[in-house]
Amino acid sequence: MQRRILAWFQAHRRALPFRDDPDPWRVWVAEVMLQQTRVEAMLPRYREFVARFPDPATLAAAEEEAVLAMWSGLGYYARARALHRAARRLARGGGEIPRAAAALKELPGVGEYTAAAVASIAFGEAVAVVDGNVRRVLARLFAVPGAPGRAAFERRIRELADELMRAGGAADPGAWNQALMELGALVCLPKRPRCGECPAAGACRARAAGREADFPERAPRPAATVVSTTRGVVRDAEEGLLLVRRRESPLRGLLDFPGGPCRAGESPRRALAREASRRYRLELVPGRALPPFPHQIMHRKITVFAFEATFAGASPDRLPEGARWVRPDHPPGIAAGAIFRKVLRLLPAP
DNA sequence: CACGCGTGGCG
DNA sequence: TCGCCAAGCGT
Repeated sequence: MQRRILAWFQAHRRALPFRDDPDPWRVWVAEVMLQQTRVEAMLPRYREFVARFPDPATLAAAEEEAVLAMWSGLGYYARARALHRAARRLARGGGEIPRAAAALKELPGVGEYTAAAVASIAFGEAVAVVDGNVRRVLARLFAVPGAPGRAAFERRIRELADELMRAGGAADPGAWNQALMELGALVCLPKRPRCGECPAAGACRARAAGREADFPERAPRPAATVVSTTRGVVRDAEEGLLLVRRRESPLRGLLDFPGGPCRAGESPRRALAREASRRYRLELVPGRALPPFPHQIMHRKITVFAFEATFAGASPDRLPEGARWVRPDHPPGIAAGAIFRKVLRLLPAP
């Protein structure tokens, strides 16, 4: 399997500038720029950067402002500051870039991944890289359970990566590491893996089980934030019509009662009056409270406080833009959100 | 182990 | 239009 992956890499690898010339400084700069950044976005900036700062000493001599200027648009500017600090530290110590991953990792901005990448690609050290691509490829090849970030998953991936480096990667550590990452970037894609083009498909346990989309598992979403929102139900005295408005984004265009979110510490009644006035030019006075109920959207736990409400003064002759009256048994074909329907069910029969 | 850090491309 | 990232690191 490893021979097939390496052969595939030789045939399909992209021609990236730091591949033609595995100069340690160029590899280092490239790996830092590639942190959380796409190759296409990084390439032009990379060429400018290494032309302007061809070695650590040149970077060390530059002002931080000039370094950041060369980085502008790439994001994660702490990377540029760390690289600058690292270059200055090297300059004071004699200027040589450490050859071992363990020593590289001591430098600012150089973590487990970058240390292994530079040591293997530039110096041929047999240390395995583990990045997002490697996690995904190995999780599928070996059907590794668990989600990235979880200790058990990370431990197992690390074991597998180390073992593969020992087994078939050590002859050319840089090539093996890049082959695995390139496979993840071009074939073993996060969403729709191109298993038909994969040199390792025959050995892939996820593929054999028809479950390549199930690996790696998705990390559990962060805990839902708890918020409150309000709605006001205004009924026309004569016909029992309900006052509604069209939503702005999100759920733009859908029907809903006037109202909106409570600010921190704000009472629902006050929030209703404020939101109805500010957002919809409806001056409302909250009356009897309907039973509060929960509603969940994605990672938000919303408590909905609905009130019967009346106009602050006389009923306006013309409703503001976006507001209108509808029958309580609103005709089918009118799109309304879930909160609207839940509030509707709380209302007593007219 | 959670979080913040930036940006551009994609469905 | 918008959520979801993509070759991580430091705190």
